[in-house]
Amino acid sequence: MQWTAPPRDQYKMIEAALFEYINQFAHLTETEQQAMSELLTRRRMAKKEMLATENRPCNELIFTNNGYFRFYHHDANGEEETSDFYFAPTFITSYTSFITGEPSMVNVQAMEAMEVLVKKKVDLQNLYNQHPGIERVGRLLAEMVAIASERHLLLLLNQTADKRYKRLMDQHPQYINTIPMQYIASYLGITRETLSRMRRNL
Amino acid sequence: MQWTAPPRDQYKMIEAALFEYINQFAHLTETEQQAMSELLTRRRMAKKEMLATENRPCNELIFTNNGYFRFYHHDANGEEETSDFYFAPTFITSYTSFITGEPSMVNVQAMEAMEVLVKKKVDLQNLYNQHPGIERVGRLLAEMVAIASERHLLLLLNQTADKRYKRLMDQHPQYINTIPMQYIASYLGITRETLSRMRRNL
DNA sequence: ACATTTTTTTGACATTTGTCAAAAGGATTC
DNA sequence: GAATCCTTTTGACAAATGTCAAAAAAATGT
Repeated sequence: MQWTAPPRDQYKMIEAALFEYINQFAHLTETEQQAMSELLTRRRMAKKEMLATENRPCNELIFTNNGYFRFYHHDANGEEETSDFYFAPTFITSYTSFITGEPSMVNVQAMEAMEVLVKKKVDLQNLYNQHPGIERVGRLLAEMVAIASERHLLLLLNQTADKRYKRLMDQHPQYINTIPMQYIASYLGITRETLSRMRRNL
Repeated sequence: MQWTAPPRDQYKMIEAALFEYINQFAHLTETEQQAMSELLTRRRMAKKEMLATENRPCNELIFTNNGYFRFYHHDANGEEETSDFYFAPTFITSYTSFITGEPSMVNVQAMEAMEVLVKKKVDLQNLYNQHPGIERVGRLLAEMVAIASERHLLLLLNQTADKRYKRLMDQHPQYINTIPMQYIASYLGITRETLSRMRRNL
């Protein structure tokens, strides 16, 4: 069956979700919403499709309202190592690369097929210059990223692997049920075999 | 010998350092500098004095022009675990707590005696509301924090302890020479004994 | 300069986690 | 639904790291 574009109202739906998301932590005027809206493009992403790739700059910021993304890189042995997950609704990009313009250190991969909104870095910079309210959203988003990183860092440092796993189960039950074990294992900093044994011993 | 306040021009010196630091990545108008200046207070910190303490909210952001800070928390066994270092010149706070208002998860400790500038959270919020240029500084600082966290996270996940240590030596030689080994060890996620043995084998 | 405290190193041993190889189990595609 | 691919589990063993106790070295306070 040939793929057909989703109806116009589905486009409006994800945009509505975007502004609802932003409204949780900031207020944008009608003008600002309009300005942001004009610079968004829609994109369909397939399962396993990349938003960012190692060693290439990433100059796109996306918003998604369903599915989730995995961050990973290749270690010294060429093995994939998962460093993070981001769940909808959320903004996603290879953050350091997007900010600095340097090549991305990580791969960012869609884990499910989904519809997303895309914003180019250059467009976002212009919006920052023209609309203080949007710059505020930028600040708040940066703060959220920083906070998430601090939490993850403390999770990794905090204690032994089995305690990290239990803690993850408590705090993010959604992880356990949707994400393949091998990815959770490397998120926890252990191998899939070790995680499997930990689960056997409850 | 009784402690005497530093002369007025030393106060001006650290303020000059602050604006020089900010100028590296943003531009503040005279008005904005003036507004920020008025809400800064000076404080002397002793070696090992705390800027933030576990389980207490931290509502101060400080700027220092010399020395460095250590971030640590207590693990399940009550042992100290070092999670980060910040070197002058830089802003420092218990970031998540400062942003969210929640109790700090970490301790933030001055590692040397130093003179700092203090800004209260409430004052900073007011500045954000009144001066878009200062809000921009806030955004850029948040981005820097997020980037530093991503780098640290990847360092931890990236490979075995000895490679992490070599990499740290390459990228931050200052760490090795100023910071006690035991703190570097827990920054790397290993015990002091393991680090000591690694160093023996070059 | 001395006494005290803190930091670093060392050894012996226990424990955790990784590695490799293979099988079992699930999911996906044609 | 058969074939294929991907994920998870298991076992045997190796390697890395932790733990505990003690000594050596360095830094600090008076």
